[in-house]
Amino acid sequence: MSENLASKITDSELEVMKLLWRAEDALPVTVIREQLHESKGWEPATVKTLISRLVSKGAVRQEKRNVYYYSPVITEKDYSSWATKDLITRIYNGKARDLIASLVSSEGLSQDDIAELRDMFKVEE
Amino acid sequence: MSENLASKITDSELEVMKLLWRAEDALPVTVIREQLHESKGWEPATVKTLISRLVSKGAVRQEKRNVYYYSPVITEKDYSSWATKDLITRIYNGKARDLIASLVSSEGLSQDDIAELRDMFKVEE
DNA sequence: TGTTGCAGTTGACAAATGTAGCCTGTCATG
DNA sequence: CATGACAGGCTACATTTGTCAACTGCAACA
Repeated sequence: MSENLASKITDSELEVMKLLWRAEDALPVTVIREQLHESKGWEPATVKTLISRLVSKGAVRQEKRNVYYYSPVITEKDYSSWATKDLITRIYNGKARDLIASLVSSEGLSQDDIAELRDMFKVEE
Repeated sequence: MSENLASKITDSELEVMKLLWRAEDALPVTVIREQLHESKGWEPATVKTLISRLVSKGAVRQEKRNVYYYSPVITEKDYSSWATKDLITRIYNGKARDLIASLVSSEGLSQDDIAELRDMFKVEE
C-alpha cells in the first residue's frame, strides 16, 4: 500500500465509512450499530471497535452531544480518488489509461457503459 | 475483499508476481532473490517465504529442473482485471463508469490521457 | 434512590501479513 | 573425498485486521 491518510482504512472499517458518507448528519453509535448488525451481522462490540479505530486514524470525527455523534473526516470522494490512484500505481504502473484500457478490453464495461463513456468524453472537451 | 483466487495475493507477494510476469521464462529462486534484494532490500528468507506462499495459493507453479523454477499461474491480465473489478465493487457500487467519472474529474488523468481515451472510444466502435 | 441499560474504554484472541532465521541435504569445487 | 554454499522446508515473531466480551460509569426510569 502506498502510504497515506486514507490508506489505512481497512475493509471492515470501510463499511462504517460508507454508512457515514451516506448519512446527512453525524450519527450516534446506536444507529451505526443497528445498521451494521442488519447488513453485516456484526455485534455491537465489533462496531464500536471499528469506530474507535477510525477515530484514532483521524478518518472519523466524534462530536460530543448527549452522546458522541460520528461523522466522516475523509470524504468519500477523497477516499475513492485515493484508492483509485493507489490501484493505478500498484497495478498499472501509474498509467491511468492502462486501467481504462484494461476495463474496455476485459468485459468490465457493458455496451451501455461504453456508449455513456463515449458521450462523456465527447462533452468533456 | 470479494473472494477469489487472485484475491489472496498480498502486496508483498505482488512484487514477486510482477517479477514473474515480466520474465519470459520460469525463474529460479536465485534470480528472484537477487532482484528483490536490489529493489526491495528483502532478505533471501523473505523472498523464499513469499514464493512458498504463492505456490500454496496456486498463484505460482514450480517446475523441477536442477533446482525449482517458478512461473506465474495467474496472469497479469487476470489479476489486474480482478483487482479492478474488486475496486469497482467495493468503492464504486459496482459501476465501472463511476470509476472513470471519478478519474476524469479528479485530475487523475492528464489532458493527454483524455485525448487518448477519446480516440480509444472512437475506434472501439 | 436503587436498578437496569447502554455508551465508551480496555483487553482479548485468532488469522493474515511482513519479515526473517535455522537446519538439513545436495552439489560443485578444491 | 571433505567442505562450503546455498536451495528447500520449517519455524518464528511482531503487527495488522476481523471479531468480540468484560468492565465502568452515567442516565433514565421504576
